[in-house]
Amino acid sequence: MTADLQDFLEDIQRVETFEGFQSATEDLRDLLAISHVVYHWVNSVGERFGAGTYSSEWVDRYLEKDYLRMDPVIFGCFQRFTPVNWKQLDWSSKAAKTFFRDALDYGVGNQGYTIPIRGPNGQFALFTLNHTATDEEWDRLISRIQRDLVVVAHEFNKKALAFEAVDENQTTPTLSPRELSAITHIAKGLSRAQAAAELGISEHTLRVYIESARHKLGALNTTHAVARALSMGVIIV
Amino acid sequence: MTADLQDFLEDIQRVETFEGFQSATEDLRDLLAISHVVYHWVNSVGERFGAGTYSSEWVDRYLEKDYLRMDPVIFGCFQRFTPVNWKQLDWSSKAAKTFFRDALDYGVGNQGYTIPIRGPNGQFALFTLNHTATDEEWDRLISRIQRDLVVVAHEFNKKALAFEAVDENQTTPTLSPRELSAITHIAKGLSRAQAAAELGISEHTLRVYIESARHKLGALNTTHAVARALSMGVIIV
DNA sequence: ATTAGGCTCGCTATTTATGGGGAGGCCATA
DNA sequence: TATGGCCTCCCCATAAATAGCGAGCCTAAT
Repeated sequence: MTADLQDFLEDIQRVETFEGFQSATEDLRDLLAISHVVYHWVNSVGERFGAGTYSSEWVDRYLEKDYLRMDPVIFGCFQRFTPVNWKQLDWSSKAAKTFFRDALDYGVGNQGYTIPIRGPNGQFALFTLNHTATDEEWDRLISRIQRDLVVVAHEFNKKALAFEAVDENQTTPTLSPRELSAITHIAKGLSRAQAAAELGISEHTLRVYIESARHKLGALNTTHAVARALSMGVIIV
Repeated sequence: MTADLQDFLEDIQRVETFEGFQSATEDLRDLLAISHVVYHWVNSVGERFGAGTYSSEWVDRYLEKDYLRMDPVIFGCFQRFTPVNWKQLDWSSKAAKTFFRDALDYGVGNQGYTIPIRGPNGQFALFTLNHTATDEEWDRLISRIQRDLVVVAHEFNKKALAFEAVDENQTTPTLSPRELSAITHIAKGLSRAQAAAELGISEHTLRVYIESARHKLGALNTTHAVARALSMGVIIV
């Protein structure tokens, strides 16, 4: 690891406030001499946490236009495990092209490298480096610091989680074994009757499990319960 | 990063077979001069993938006794983001104590350090170092190689995912904007009527979107469609 | 320019889910 | 031993989802 990134890692571990977190993104940007460094996450209920060097105009624009739903970076990272170079993504759709052009207009660089990070309870965060450069220049930079970035990204996420520690009070509900089986079968598309047959219990009993799981998950209906259980990582279908 | 770990990283990237993956765990164990190195995951359908240096007797015992359900390492890691030193975990329950004693009898060391790794579709993997040592010796080793381990763990996971790459052929269906909005609202727990009101369309129209999305997703019912959309990463709730 | 796909609405009928209520036994932990 | 959580079953009434039919308009791509 380069000495300056090593120092940066020490620094970020001492960060105590959101302002410190924000200026850490700026420090890293300056250290790497690139256009932008951004960390953000979207949690299950659509609440956001983020810091970075994008202009507030671009952030507002992004939210206003609901770009979250068409941003290839989000989609690409959501389906992968490995960091992704923006050039590798699918920018072929019209919406993606419009989005990219708009981003450039708002001062976002043409090159990007994003590391997806996943945490407990379905947390999903993105750590992005962005710059204006040729493919060659960018690839050279990335391949040089690739590995260090994984560690840096994780340090950012660790800090972010520490700030949201209040959230950890929302402990993931503990479902009983039967509740888990029941909701898993429902999530797989079985009807109540089928799921009950599968578990060898009466449909009424199954209903009790689903209802109870639903209450524990704070869900409005069965479909919502399945959605919450999935995005909280309580069940895996 | 120490030079030998650096070399090890180069090596693991050249691994092509499961046997190579397995011997990589052995190489790392020898390199660090510790008792065990283990990588394993449980995927979406409950299939397992794993490699490591635990004795097959212990692995069989673990599965037979269903220790997965009472292992504090699993529980602890599932709810955290950061790597965990086994000493920090809650071993107070009777089941946990029995489990720990049993593990020692099967040649598992008393010290452990486990890194949780999460991937797309709820993938959850664990990368573990294990050894017999005093707390001081162990803490010294861990704090020395802590950061490198994050990178190593991610390289292991990358390889493991590459072996399972067949799965990535499942092309994700493309939902239209309205279908996406509709199913997202349903996933948030709204009833059809509420979701329709939210989108400003008739309930019937909304129904058509849900049905159409359901067919594209190959789902048996609405709940199943939401589950599939979520785990395919088509929608984010 | 034709086609394919998306968006919008309506109707009817059947099946399924939901939201309450109550009740007994079993096991572990406090 | 008492409490709380889990597992199992039953009843009833209403609300909601499913499955099939048909039809029109608009936009984008071949």
